[in-house]
Amino acid sequence: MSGSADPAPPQTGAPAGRIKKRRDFLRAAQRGKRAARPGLVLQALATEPGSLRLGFTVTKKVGNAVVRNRARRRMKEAARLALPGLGLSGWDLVLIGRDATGKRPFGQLIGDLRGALKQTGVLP
RNA sequence: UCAGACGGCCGGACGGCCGCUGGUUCGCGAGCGAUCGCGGGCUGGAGGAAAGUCCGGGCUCCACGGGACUACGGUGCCGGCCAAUGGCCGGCGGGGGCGACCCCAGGGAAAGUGCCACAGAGAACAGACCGCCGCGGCAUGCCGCGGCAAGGGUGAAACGGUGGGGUAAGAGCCCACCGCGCUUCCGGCAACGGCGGCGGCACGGCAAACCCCACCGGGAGCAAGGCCGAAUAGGGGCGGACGGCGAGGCGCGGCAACGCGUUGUCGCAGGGGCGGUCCCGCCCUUCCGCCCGGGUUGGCCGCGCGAAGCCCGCAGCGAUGCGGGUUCCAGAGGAAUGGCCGUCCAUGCCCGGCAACGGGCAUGACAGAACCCGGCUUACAGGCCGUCUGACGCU
RNA sequence: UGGGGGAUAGUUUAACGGUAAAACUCCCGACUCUGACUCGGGCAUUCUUGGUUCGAAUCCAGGUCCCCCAG
Repeated sequence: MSGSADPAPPQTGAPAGRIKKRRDFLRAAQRGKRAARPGLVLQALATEPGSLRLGFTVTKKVGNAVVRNRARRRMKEAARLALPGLGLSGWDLVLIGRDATGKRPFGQLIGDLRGALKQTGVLP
């Protein structure tokens, strides 16, 4: 990150890890704050400072394996482009795919994510 | 040209920037080290069905000691191919189509049981409703007796079909052809086919009804299985205590037979377990203390050179086999292919134009590897190639 | 991964291989001044595609969806 010519991010938050355990997904769903947008649903759970973890999930109701994979990949890409530089720390964020996740214009999908982050209080 | 049949193939192309994941290599840092972390370079990265999980194998563990019985499941014309199959190829038989060609779970109904609604006289050891014929009676159209099963009618199906002879009317009663059954001979590895002879109709249909016959099938699955790895249970070792019978071992005594002591080493008995059952066989089977060791979660291996792909040649009608050359081609683990953009391609719509064409917009089938392989089945926008059939037109 | 079961009117359930039945709901009509009750009538691609059979909701095979069990 140091030698890169990219514009330096204004604040550096914690490096994003991955939520992999079913237990963690359920905890975020039960106790986290929730925000729905046309392109995705966000569940945000405050954890100890210094950690930032992302989870992506799509239920079988959305479609077959191709559709679900595409929805998850687009959410990952949206998170990759939108999150760095925001100085996030101390959160478990779960992004849930919906029917529209696969075909919504990508700019609007990023907008959905930003809006959901504000609604859940992750961003001011 | 139109309509159609069959076989094979493709499954958008090229490029830029930012990312993901495997391999490899270089640099820096940490560590005695295996190695780990960060950064960079190079490079690989979904399918014809990756799908459904319907068959068959490889691989791994268990049972691998057999056998019998019964049960269960599957397959079902013949021959061949394959590692194997319920797959494929080639035949045979049956059915459909003018044809190319397509479809068929296609063994057994004279082993047995069962079913065949409604209609119809009668539905499976046949039977006579309307009828037909003869004789008799009389009120010429009915009745009685007898013969018949061709015609009508019912039905999905009516106990051979068509034609002729024959007869009172009829009937395989007789004859020819067809069908059916049995059979000599011939062809074929066989299924089966052909010629001839005989029989004279006896043998309805349904086994994707029960069933019979023949053949096949050990169980489980990569969450298999292995290695590294903390507590409990279980396991192993050592020590001690208890013991239904017998054998053996050890110690002591004795020349020896033997006696005494000790011992969970073996067998029997009792209890329990191992497959659906039985026989046989195998395994386990008291308590206390100490020590060793030690599930799951996590990490690593299994984990991709294979019945492999491609290109030729030979053998074969073909499935396929053999030989030569060449290539290395995904390995994740909440699970890698995404985002943005450009050019082209295909399709549709709109605008301009007589047209060639130009411009704009939209769309890009079905679908994502999870141990691997061979088949089957199912889904699929659009397109390409080849062979063949029918009809029409022209020469 | 392995195994088992199911799909019938809007709903819940029936139906030896022979006309798809019942209850409730809904719709129409009658009765009533009106409503309820009651009475009469109506409402089916038997999940789907093929096959066997004279005939299939039923038997067989392929497909779709749902449920259950074991790990």
